[in-house]
Amino acid sequence: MKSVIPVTVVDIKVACSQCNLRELCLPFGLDPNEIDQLDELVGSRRKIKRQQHLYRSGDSFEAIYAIRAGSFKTDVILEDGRDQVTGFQMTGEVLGLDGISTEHHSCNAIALEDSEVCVIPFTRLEELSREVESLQHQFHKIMSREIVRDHGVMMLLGSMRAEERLAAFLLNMSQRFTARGFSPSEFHLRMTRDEIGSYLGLKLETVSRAFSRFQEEGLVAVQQKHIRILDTPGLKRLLNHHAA
Amino acid sequence: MKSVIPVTVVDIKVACSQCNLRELCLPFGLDPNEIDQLDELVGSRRKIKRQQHLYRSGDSFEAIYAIRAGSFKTDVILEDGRDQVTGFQMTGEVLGLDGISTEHHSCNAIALEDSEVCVIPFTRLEELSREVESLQHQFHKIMSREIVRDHGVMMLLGSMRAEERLAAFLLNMSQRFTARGFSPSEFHLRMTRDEIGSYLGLKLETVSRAFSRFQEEGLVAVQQKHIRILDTPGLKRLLNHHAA
DNA sequence: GGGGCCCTTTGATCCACGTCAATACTGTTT
DNA sequence: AAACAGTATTGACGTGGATCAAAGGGCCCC
Repeated sequence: MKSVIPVTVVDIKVACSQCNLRELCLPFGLDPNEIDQLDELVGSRRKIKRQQHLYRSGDSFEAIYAIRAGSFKTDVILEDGRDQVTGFQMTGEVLGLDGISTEHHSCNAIALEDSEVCVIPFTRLEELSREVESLQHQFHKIMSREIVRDHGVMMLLGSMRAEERLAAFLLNMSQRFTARGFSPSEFHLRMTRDEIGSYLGLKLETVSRAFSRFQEEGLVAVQQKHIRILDTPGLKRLLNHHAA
Repeated sequence: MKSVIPVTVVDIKVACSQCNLRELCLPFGLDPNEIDQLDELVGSRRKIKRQQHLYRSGDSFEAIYAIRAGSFKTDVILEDGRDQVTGFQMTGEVLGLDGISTEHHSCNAIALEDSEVCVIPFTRLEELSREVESLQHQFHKIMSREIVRDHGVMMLLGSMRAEERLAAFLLNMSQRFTARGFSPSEFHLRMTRDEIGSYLGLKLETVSRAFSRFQEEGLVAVQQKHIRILDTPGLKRLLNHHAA
């Protein structure tokens, strides 16, 4: 079927100024004129199919990526094959910051579903952020946020028990879905039990058992990847009321 | 006793340009003129006694800190009292990046020995890094390095066994001492077994036992906090030759 | 719309590390 | 030089989560 509306590449391109994710992403805090400058910088968009790599560990670092649609995981792989999921990323979040330090990426970024990213050439971002103070500051905040987030994961991996880890994970997902205008209590996980387990430092069986236990206790309703949180305070209690 | 040599504050102040840590720290990659500009920005130095806080979680964020002498740990504390050491920092490394994201620090920084830091007011650092490209880039690299380092710790906490974790820790310490001109094979740890354990997600007894085991196997000679690495390849083998 | 494969769940057993406890060492204070 | 407090080592025992195993379910691709 032919489209009656002529569509050009320019039409398809969604500018930062029009993007409904701008409050979560790099444009946050910029005025309209500054956003236009950022728009010029965002060279292209790239579609990544489910299970495909956005970049691989070792790839030379050229750009960072803002997620426009879909979601990703990042992981690190050891020589002996063991791997560790280091994070799950949703729309509006930025990928690739790991590459700045050595000019090469140090982890893999893999799409959990068909996704689309905005490619932000890093040299040009540094140029522009030398001119636009608010962009510079927002970029620094985004990097810092990643550091803080990682500390939270270290806390989780280093001193929490299995059910606490999963509760923290679910509450974190809920909060991030909420920030994107979705339901805080009902969502669809894009990752497998194995990937959740790798992220949380647990085996997939342990993740599955913890889900079942939460279900028995009436905290959540689980149906495969579909999650309904029934008792948010109950989950929060799991986190804090653990005598040291 | 009176000093015969007149000493002014200016004399005491050690400029970045004179600092033997500049290759590890913020000045890396700057030309002499740029280093002078950075020097002006580094307002003051601060001495922190052993066990004292450089900053606490919740403190408002004003500056980042470069370690001139001594060493620190950072930790995160949960409401129920559990805490997690998120890192150990040595001379030339930068502390406080966690505070950028919310304008408040999100962890505690505590001196492991009597130490001294250079205070770098953050607003002024952002100003100068808008003018000095090489400073901007070095700062971004430092933040990115922290992210990469954290991913390494997540790998360690999420998928390594106790002895692998300790081996990785010792090799990391060795490498960092080497970068500072100290012996790669013989050094003094500033932190307790409990702090190492917290960092590695292990109990202090497990850390102690792993040390003893390494000693039995001739990998290291341990005498309390004094460590002599006898078989570096052996320690490395512990890390990689673990069938998944 | 059917077939195959991956994902998930659940059970039984095992083991690495945690817990509890006692003792020894070390550096610091008086 | 003695006393102390914090730190470290070592042993005995318990347990949370890993491992091994098997069956069921759902989703994706053809």
